[in-house]
Amino acid sequence: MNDKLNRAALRGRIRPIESLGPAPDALPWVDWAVGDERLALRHGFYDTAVGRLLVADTPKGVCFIGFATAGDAEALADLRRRFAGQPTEARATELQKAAAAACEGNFEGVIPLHLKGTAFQREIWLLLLRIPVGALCSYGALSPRAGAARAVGSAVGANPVSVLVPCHRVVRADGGWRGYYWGTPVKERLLLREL
DNA sequence: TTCAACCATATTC
DNA sequence: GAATATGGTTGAA
Repeated sequence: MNDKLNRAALRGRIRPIESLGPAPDALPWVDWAVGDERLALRHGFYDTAVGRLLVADTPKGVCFIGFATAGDAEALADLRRRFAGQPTEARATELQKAAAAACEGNFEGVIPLHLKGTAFQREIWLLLLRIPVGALCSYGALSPRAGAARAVGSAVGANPVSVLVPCHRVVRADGGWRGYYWGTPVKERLLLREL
């Protein structure tokens, strides 16, 4: 179906959960706390090698990275949907720039993240961070309980920082990669850069 | 290719 | 609370 990504090749790169990197000793992000919805939410658009990005951050860290594939207005609508009721302000910050650079692989260092999610979602995101560059995982392999692959898909899809938490390194058990929040072409581009 | 289960949320009574 | 709809799935028919 696609001439660039080969399904059989992708399937061959799928790694079992045991071969992932070690779990980080410290939580690599700041959990969303009660009252954080009153924090200033600043956002800006960035054109990068992986596509046009909408990046948002709070004083605590980057809280959202999304692709503006469907247009800036749509991306903003998505941001407001995730942070309903929170005032947003169009203002570029150094942190946003650093995050955008990191998405291209042009940033050395740690980007502070500020993530909002349920316990289950955070558990999955933590697993995603352990998938090394060039390796893939299937939804089923990531699920803490057998048969929870569907739920993993939902949790991965809810990931607010699309590229920094490598949600694109998860594919179907048969090697298929169709189905991606920001569109299949985006996922293809991200994977082609890494494989 | 199609279909029926499986699991965690969000939404809506 | 309970019912329902909806996913970035899976495995079998």
